[in-house]
Amino acid sequence: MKKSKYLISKSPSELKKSEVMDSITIDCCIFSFEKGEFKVLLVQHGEGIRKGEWGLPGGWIEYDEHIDDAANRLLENLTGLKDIYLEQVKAFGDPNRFPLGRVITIGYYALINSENFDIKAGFTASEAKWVKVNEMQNLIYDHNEIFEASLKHLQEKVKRAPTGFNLLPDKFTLLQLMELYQQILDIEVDKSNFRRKFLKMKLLKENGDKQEGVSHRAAKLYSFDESTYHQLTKKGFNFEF
Amino acid sequence: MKKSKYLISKSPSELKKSEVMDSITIDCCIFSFEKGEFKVLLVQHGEGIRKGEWGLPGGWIEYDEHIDDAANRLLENLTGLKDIYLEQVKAFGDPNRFPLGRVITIGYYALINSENFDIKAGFTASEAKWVKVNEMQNLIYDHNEIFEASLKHLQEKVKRAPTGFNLLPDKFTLLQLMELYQQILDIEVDKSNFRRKFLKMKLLKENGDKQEGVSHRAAKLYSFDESTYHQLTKKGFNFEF
DNA sequence: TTACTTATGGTTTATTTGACTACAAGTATA
DNA sequence: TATACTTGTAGTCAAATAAACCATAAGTAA
Repeated sequence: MKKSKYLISKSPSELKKSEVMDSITIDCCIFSFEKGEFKVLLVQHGEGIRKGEWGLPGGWIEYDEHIDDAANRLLENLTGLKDIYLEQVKAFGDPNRFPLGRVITIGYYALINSENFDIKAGFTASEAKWVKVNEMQNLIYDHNEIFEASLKHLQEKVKRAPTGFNLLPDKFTLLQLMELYQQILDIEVDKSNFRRKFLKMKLLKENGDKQEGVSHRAAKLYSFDESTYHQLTKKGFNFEF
Repeated sequence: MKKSKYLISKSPSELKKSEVMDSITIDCCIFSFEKGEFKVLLVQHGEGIRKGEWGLPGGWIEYDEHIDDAANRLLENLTGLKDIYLEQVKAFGDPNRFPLGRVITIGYYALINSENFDIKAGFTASEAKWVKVNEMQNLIYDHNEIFEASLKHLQEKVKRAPTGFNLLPDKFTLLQLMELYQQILDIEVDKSNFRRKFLKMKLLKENGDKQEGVSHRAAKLYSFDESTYHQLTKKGFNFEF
């Protein structure tokens, strides 16, 4: 019941007028990167004529709530996690984007480290699934457009600020990081050059730990040093390949 | 009368419900670059308790109108120009941003070549003015925040796509272009290096024309070659200094 | 012991930057 | 007419960076 409020399945007229904004919603691309696969969370609509179709999770905005807070609330309800990395993409305002009335939606994307949580907490398997970013299917309403814009926004962001770390566990290897960049940006990079370039930035600190349980030479584990980032980089960083 | 609709001075409840969205507006940073000065257009609010204060031009969205079309309509009414370069920045959704009710606004910025038009067309001198971007004053509501976000968005854009040309006349000198970049990005660059770097991109074509009426050696005039841009650059261009 | 896999560290060359210098082509002025 | 002055344009040179490689290390598996 509570959950279904955060899927676009109920029209705002079913809710008390004063509770939520009646012509604006939030939709959110939740990205994750697990076992080398870059994915997005889709949810299935439970009601109405588009029942069974897949889309991005979304929700309404309460009348006295900041839109960023609405997006955070949506995320916490979906994942059980607080303090998720969240960024607004833009507003989507085609008058025909939503068939039941004029509703403008504000697109967000979130980056989560899926080690920490179980998406099943709020959903049954048939209600939510992760799909690979490069194998996106047809989505409901204008959600493909929202997804594309979110991905593009993330791609730009990741080149100028150390954003990708939000998709990795606290400790990671350089090759995991490289794999992440390759998948987000849809490029191939040279292992050795990636290594050199990233280490030169001094954003990573090693603490002597190594990978465990791998059947080959164990790689060093690094973690992202946010403090040096804020010191070093007034001018943002540039990460083009 | 018609004009005042595009200043935020009338509450939506004064308009028929079916005409416009009642909790979403548009606000727009209109940038220009004239005689080497990078400026933004401000308008003065004509009614209400904040009468006399300055802000960004804004307007309501009609019920069956795309938000981008609403922004274009606003621009055309303000400037008399069609086909202005326009880009959405993001939505601003602090519940307290607008004192008379919950109104979310969508920020846009426009780039105009002020050679072509006279802002006085729609305004008296006391109703609108251009201010230098680096001398911005306090604005009404959250308009300083919208302005800052717009400027930042433009700064990023200008580094990865040949966007700045929209602020220049069809034909311009390399030093005008350089001055433009310096002002938008708030940096200083070396004349000779700028020249080399920009010409190497092959985005500019010369047609033999030169400056006229200047009291020093006349510079070559260039124009932006959009077709080669689209050919060359799948990967966007990189213009860092 | 050998093959295999991934990690990590270097080398080499071409390209790009950044800081400068020099000169060209005009106008202003004395 | 000569000289200074202003902006435009071209080139130099050293340092930094990027791209394409190669070599070796450190481990597992057979």
